[in-house]
Order: sequence, then C-alpha cells, then structure tokens
Amino acid sequence: MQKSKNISEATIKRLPRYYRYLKELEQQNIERVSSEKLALLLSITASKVRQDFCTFGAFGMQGYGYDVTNLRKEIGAILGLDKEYNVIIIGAGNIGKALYRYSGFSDEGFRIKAIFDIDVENNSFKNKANLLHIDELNNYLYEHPVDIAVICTQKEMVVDLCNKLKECGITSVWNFAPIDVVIPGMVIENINMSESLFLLSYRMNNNK
Amino acid sequence: MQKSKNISEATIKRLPRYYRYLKELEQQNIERVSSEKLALLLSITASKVRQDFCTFGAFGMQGYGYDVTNLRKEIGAILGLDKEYNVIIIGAGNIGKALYRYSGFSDEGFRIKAIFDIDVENNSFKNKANLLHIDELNNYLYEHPVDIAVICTQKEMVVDLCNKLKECGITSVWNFAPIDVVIPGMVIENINMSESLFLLSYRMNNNK
DNA sequence: TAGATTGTTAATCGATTAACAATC
DNA sequence: TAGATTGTTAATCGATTAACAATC
Repeated sequence: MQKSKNISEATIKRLPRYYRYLKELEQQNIERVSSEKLALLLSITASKVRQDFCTFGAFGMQGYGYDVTNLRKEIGAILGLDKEYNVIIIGAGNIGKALYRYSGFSDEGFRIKAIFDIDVENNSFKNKANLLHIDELNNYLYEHPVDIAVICTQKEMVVDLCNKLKECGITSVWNFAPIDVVIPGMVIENINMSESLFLLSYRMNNNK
Repeated sequence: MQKSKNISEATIKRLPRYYRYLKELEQQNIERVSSEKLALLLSITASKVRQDFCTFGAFGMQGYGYDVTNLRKEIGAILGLDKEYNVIIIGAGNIGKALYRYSGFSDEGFRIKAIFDIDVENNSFKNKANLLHIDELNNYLYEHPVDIAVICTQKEMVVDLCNKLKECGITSVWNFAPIDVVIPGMVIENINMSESLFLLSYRMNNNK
C-alpha cells in the first residue's frame, strides 16, 4: 500500500515509536485509534501524526480513525519488520553477551545465530556451540546466510571489521562501539551510550 | 564563558559528538582544529560547526581555528562533564551487569556505586558487596548521595520506580527499558535499542 | 443525518547553508 | 602584509502547526 512520496527523515525516525505504541494498543485489544489519541501517547501533535501517515499513503478513515492492527502492519512493513533476519554478534564481552541473551529482538524476526570473539576459551559464555572464534568468521559466513552483524568490540577494530564484513557480503551493521564508520554501500546504525549519558548530564544541569 | 543565547535543540544533540571527536584529537596531541576539519570528521558542514559554537560564545580565533583542549573543556562544561556523579543501577540482569562492568563511564566522572535487584541470591554477579536487594533502596538513598539512577528492569515497573526515585530526591534517570516515562520535575533519558534496530532494518531495506 | 476525524493545503517556525566582512 | 579562518547575517530549505473541506 506504500506510496512513494519520499518520506522525510523526521518522519522515518518516528516510525519505530509509532510501531511500539501500536503494538501495545494491539496487546490491550484496542481496535482503533485516532490521530489525537496516538499523539497524546507519543507526546506529539495530532497534526504531525496525520501528516506522517499521509506521506506514505492514507491508512485511516474519516470519522473513525485508524485500525490499530492494520496500521501496525503497514508501519511494520515499511520498517521491514515483516521479514526475518539472521544476525551474528561480534565481540562476546559484556554487551555482546547481554544482547545475545536478550530475547526481545527475536520477537520481531531478528534471529541471533552465533557470537564471535578473539578469545573463546576464557569466555564465561555458556552455549559453547554458538560461541565461535573470530578466525572462523569467513568460513561461517560462507556457509550460513547472515543479514546483520552486531559489533560489540573495542572501537579500534571496527573499521577493519566492517571492511571485512563488506567483502563477505554483509552490508548491514548495528554498531555498539563508540565510533562512527562511514563505508559506501554499507548501512551502519550506531548505539552510542556515552552520547546519551552526556545528554542526560546536560539536561539535568540545565533543568530539563 | 558560556553565554546565554538559548542553544537550539539541534545544536545540543550534536554536543556529545563534538566532545567525543575533540577528545580523540586531544589524545592524538593535535592542538588546533578548524571548523572545516572538524566538519569533515563529523560528516557535517563547516558552517554548522561555526554556527553551533557561536551560539554559546565564540571560542575560536580568526585565521587560526579552535584550540582543541580549550574547546573540549568548554563543551565538556556545557554538558556538565566537569563534575562527578554518583550512579546506581537498578536491575541486575544482562544489561545492568554489562553497564556495571563497563569502565568507560567512570572516565567521565560517572561513578557506579551499587546495583539493585529483586533477587540477590540467585544472581551470578560477583561483587556481592555492591549488589543490593531492591528493598534496601530507600535506606541506601538515605545514607548515600546519588545523582543518577540507571534503570535496567522490565518495563512494567519503570513508572512506579521513577515515582519512588523522585520521592527519594533522585530526579535524573537513564532508562534502558523500552518505555517512555514523563514525570514533571524529572529528567529521563532513554536508550531504546529496539528503535535503533528497527531504523537499521528500515535503512537496509531502503538502500541507505 | 449529524458528529467525528481524516487527508491535505497553506502559514509558521526553526534549522541549515551560503556568503563575506572582520580580524588574527 | 597576505592568507586563513572565524563570527555572524541573510537566504534557503525542511519540518511543524493550524485550519478546514472532504467524507466516513
């Protein structure tokens, strides 16, 4: 149903939040929602909500609002959440292991298949079958389809790692190391925890 | 040195990145930097860099550029990174423990003092002295100064927890649970990993 | 039908970019 | 001095808000 007006960057960044709230409404068995109610939930304006949905085609009905399930599915499809993805984690340190153990992502189709590290023997990780040495990465990728690599290593090795991944045909990276990497043809999304903490620091010192 | 033209939201969000890059330049013993070089590093325009710095007072010199250390300190001060903060973590699950063990934050003055959970006995956490039962939170806060609480619990308990924290005088929260909480008088900064992953999904499906 | 609420246009606001005089 | 680069204004661009006709 997706029309191809080009969606603005600001709208795109709001899509995951819409998706999350719609999912919650769905779980509460709420069948329809107006732009006004949705806006209230997200602390934005109803006008923005309608404007956003309007850019990728109209899903609502005048006088009624939006069908929650339908809208959630449409937005999910735009985000690519109607598919499954094979995921590997590189770096079996604290964060890598935490992500591996966290089950929330597989609910949305992100299947974590293996976790790699430079040191396998001294790692406390339990599921030894899925903890592989980084030297096995090439072979692994040759034999298994992988869509996304999650990087949880030291920042020093991220650039080389990304280049290597690209050679192996993996172009999507979720990066937890505090470094911005730009490589043509790759899509790299960063989680920078320090920057978020610094923003908290700013806001607590500047009174909201 | 901070002038009080009010800093735009867009500028504020860039400050942590400036800070990070300036720190890196400092570590490489680079003493000065022009708006153009900095812009290149951050993949933004030189005009934006100068405009940003200009809003909180001019730190540069015509014909020379900016003194790296001085600029880093100024931005650090604006972000509140010239102070120290006592931090507690609530929720000793995967993410909570990973954050506790991660040393990177203490470099910037964020001192993690203790970690709380509803179940202390069955937790694999090593440093038993700093792992406390959530029921001890009130007493702990009564006896120890705490500036920031990091929430790593299930989303169901976040609202109550925040209210409780506020009662105890803690108004700054770094929240890792996938829920947006708005409480007047509190500053709550969210890390929403799912939303970042969904954005990656969108971008990989829409070809950058 | 009358009431509710969308889809969409036009007006406003804020952020980015371009340009250049000021000056180190 | 001449060259480099800032600080700042003005122009442009994009995002938000307001308003309302269309319509379920």
